[in-house]
Amino acid sequence: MTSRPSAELITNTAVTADLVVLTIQEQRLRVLLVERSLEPFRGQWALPGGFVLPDEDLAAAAERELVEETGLTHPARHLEQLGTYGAPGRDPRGRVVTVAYLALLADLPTPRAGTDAADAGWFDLTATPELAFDHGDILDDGLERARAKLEYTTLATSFLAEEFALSDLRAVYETVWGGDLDPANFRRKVLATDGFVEPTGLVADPPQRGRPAQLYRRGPASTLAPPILRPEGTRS
Amino acid sequence: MTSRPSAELITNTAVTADLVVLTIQEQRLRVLLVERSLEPFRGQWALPGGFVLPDEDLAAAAERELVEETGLTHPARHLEQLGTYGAPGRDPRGRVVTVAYLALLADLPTPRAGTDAADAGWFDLTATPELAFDHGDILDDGLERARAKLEYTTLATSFLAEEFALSDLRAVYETVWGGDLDPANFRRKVLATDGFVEPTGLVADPPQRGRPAQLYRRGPASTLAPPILRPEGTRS
DNA sequence: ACAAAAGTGTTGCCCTTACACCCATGA
DNA sequence: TCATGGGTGTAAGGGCAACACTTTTGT
Repeated sequence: MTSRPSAELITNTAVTADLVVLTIQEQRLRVLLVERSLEPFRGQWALPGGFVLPDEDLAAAAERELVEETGLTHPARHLEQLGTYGAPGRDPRGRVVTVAYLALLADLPTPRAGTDAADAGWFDLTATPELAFDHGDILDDGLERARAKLEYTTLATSFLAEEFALSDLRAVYETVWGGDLDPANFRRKVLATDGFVEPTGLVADPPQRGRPAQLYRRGPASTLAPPILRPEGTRS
Repeated sequence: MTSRPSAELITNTAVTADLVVLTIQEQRLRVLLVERSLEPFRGQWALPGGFVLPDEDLAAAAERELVEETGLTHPARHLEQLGTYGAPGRDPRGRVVTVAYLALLADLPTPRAGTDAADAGWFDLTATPELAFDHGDILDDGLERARAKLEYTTLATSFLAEEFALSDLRAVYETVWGGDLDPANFRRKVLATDGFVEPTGLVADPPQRGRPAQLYRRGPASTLAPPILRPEGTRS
């Protein structure tokens, strides 16, 4: 930033914003992928994303791509910068640096869309196809970040709808980490963590069997606080 | 990444790598700043950094700038990507996206240098000048990251020389967080943390007064592990 | 002998874990 | 009334903070 004054020395580079969009469907962690309709890597699956516009902020570009690609109007439950990838050979078209973002979404009934991608869909993380560019690495980093952040933040609520039972919240942890958590201890821990959830006073619809649960909504702790319990041996 | 095929749509952007370089001198956390010798912000202090070269990886650019700016030949004790800043108006010359890196260094006797910066120097973090561009924000983020990472990694050793006493390591935490730590409990915690430090068998030079300490070196845990103790109320 | 820093022991408290138990509902 | 999941109680164990105490050095 301080050196190399002459404009000729400035490296002209394309900047893209790519997204690792995670959600939980049917007790499985899933990622949003799109099929490329153009070269390079035509026909191959990739992370959704696109070029940052000339006067657009990076986060705004990520949010825009997220809406375009998913059709979601609601703002993403959680969107954070994941990292920037700029190895010289990562895009055969030339120097392209991508700023990757991590998005966590509730499983709302808006699964797909598609502007210029041939197709789009949710993929089980245990069965993702080979990805274009270095998107495989980016996905791995995103997953690792998501798993880690559940541990010391209240982000797990980002995977849930407005109102949820504590068992829904527990299911998020169990899905992302694998393994079971003790319902009793989980409840105490969450309720003891300031700003994690707050009661709505409502009660869930009558379940198939068993006692209906109290409903909660997200608390004011956006991403702070030192909450959760993680069973031994679930640390990747 | 998937859309906007036509090359004309690609936003041409300059990419820089800027560095938040932290070290500890005289029980104070200090940051390396350079004085800009050119417009824009000529004469103002800024983070060290510069343009990423056409065929250079981002991390390589950061490392190169670090060497150029500090004259250090040793590889940085720790260098990690901090985040990417690309608000449209952040550089008056045009669209410049900067990838910021965080470096932690031991206080080796190589304080300054200067390739194309007018001057360079270490600044006490309680008394930093107004910085050029959005470098003030970047510095804040770097500081926050450094403080947080000491808590759940073994990175504190990055601030120390090859061999150090446990009291030196404790001083790092006390400096970065403020406040005192119990020497007895600190020792136990560090020694109980697998891969944090390993004994050299050597003993420190006779101090002015008091019993000389055993010397240790960094253990194999590069940045993992869940170590340290943080006194209540030191969380910014 | 004394001061000062390194290093060890010990105790009480709190948080977590594990699991027994009660509650509310549909069938 | 039984099965099922929601929710409360509680006792044992581990880890940590606090602090007393011992060791090793220079002066």
